[in-house]
Amino acid sequence: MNICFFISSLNGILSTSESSCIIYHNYLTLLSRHPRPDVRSQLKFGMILVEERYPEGIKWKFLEHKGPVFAPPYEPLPENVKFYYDGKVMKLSTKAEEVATFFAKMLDHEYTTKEIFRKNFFKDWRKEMTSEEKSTITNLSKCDFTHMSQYFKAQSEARKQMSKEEKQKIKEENERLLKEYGYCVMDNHKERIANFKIEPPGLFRGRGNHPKMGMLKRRIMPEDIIINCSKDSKIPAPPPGHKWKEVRHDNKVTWLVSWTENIQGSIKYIMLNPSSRIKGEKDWQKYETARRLKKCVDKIRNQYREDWKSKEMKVRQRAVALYFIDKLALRAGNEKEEGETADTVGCCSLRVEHIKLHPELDGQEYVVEFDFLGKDSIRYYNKVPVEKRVFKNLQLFMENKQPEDDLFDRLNTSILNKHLQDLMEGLTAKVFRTYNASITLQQQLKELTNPDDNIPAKILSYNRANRAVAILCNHQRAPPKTFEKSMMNLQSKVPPPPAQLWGSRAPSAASQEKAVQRIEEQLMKLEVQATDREENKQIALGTSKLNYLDPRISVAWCKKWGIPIEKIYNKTQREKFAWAIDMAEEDYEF
DNA sequence: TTATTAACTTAGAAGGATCGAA
DNA sequence: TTCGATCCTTCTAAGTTAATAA
Repeated sequence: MNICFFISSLNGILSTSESSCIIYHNYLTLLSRHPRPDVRSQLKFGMILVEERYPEGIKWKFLEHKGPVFAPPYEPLPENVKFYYDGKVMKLSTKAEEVATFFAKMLDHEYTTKEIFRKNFFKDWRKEMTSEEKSTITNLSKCDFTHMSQYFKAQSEARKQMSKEEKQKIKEENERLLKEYGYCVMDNHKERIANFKIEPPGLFRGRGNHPKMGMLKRRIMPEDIIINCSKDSKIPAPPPGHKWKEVRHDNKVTWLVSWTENIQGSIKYIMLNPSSRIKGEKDWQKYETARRLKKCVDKIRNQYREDWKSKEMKVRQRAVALYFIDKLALRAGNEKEEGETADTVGCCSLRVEHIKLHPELDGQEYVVEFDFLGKDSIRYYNKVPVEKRVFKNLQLFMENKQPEDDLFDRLNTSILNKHLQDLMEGLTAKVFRTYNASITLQQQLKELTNPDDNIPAKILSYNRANRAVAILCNHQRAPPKTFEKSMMNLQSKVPPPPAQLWGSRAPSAASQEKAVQRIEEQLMKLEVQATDREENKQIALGTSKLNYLDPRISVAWCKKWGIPIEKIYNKTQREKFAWAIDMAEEDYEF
């Protein structure tokens, strides 16, 4: 039986689409557990247990797991690996040595040359030293970690050179760990846990210019851990001689384990894998909200255009900010505590120094030049022609302000999101990113797919559509380390000119022409490949694929053009998007 | 109204695994 | 068959949002 028919026939009885999703997940679980692949045709209503919908805020009824896996204990260095201070060998206490190894392992990274990193590291390292060590080791520059560093390099080299059997043994051990700790039972489903291993101690590496880089991330102990599971489940046992900080039974949250991290004092969680029911349903819901925005986005756009003329400054700022969020897919931009994190901004937290106004630039009128660091300290640089009213408003917002003043001084994310909530239930700033990403993919696929193309050419079109979205969302990556070299390699493939090829021989005119033609084709292919790679140099496609693009658009496109879904989604992605792969037909419209 | 915090999604780097061209 | 390029997975930092406290 076709799943869509199956669901819609049940919908008649159950009436809400939310129920269909729950049923659908039960159905998938049933399918995945059934030993026979043809079970689908044998499904009957009676075989499916319909779970009633949970009341508002309830996430589960039963939750059982084995608790987290802790980082392996510290193994002291062999006696022959030395640390030198001021040119002299020095034997460190175990605690001080452990922290020293964190630094030694990063010696090749440019982090260890940064002043803030070194200062933070040294301060925290000293806290781990004995009083004698503290009085001796007073200057980081006099510390010589190179022998330790060489030792770790040799270790990792040795790991690479391990025999097949040894590697196999490690693999099996990992699988055993995964089998034992990597799954939980949530209600009637056995689910994969995302991060069941506790983060090991080490040196904090923030992104960009982070004031806390180099600080010591301390080792997490069972006494730091809060366990969340249901009362009637088998409660995980703490390691021998230890106890948990707390065991609670809160079914209004989805996490299994939590602890407080010591760098920012924020809470970290162990949660389920994206393939789980609880994550899948939330993901599906996210795209349904974006589809509701599609229905009213015209009205909302007209509204904010009207608001550009408002008498109230707050309303004007809100309307211009919303225009940026909609048109440029900017993030909301919460305020951040100064000195605690890198200085990055989003829409609402833009400062005057982040934009330049050009009444005219390169033949275009009213151009706004953006230049700021966004999430993860990724630079956003863009020159955008805007409507005259927006431009005039920006001039107004910037009047009598210093570069470091807020551009939208009457606005914050809370005000903006409250307004959005009034425009549409469930609407927040980030829904615009989801909506614009997904609608762009759908429209680009329509535009770029050539029915006569073969499969590789169609996939190229898909990647181009994906790239358009990644550019919109400013998803960047560091150019691959080998990029320049691999471009050179491509260059070296360029065939020599025909004259050289022939040397002194004199081939017939016909064969000359053929050869020239062949070389031209070869050149063209190389050129396309080069452009493609050049365009992709700094663009990351994965983030939008995983977080912004309604997977049903891609599934429908694959079905329509007979592209195997494996060409678009790898195994992990297919697991995450299982709901969409089975749900969407070729005529699916976002 | 503002500040704080909990819970959850989104993000790029790094390193390991796999692939394909020479 | 090797080695570099690319793909995939893991890791954990850094956002958003809504609820709660002050």
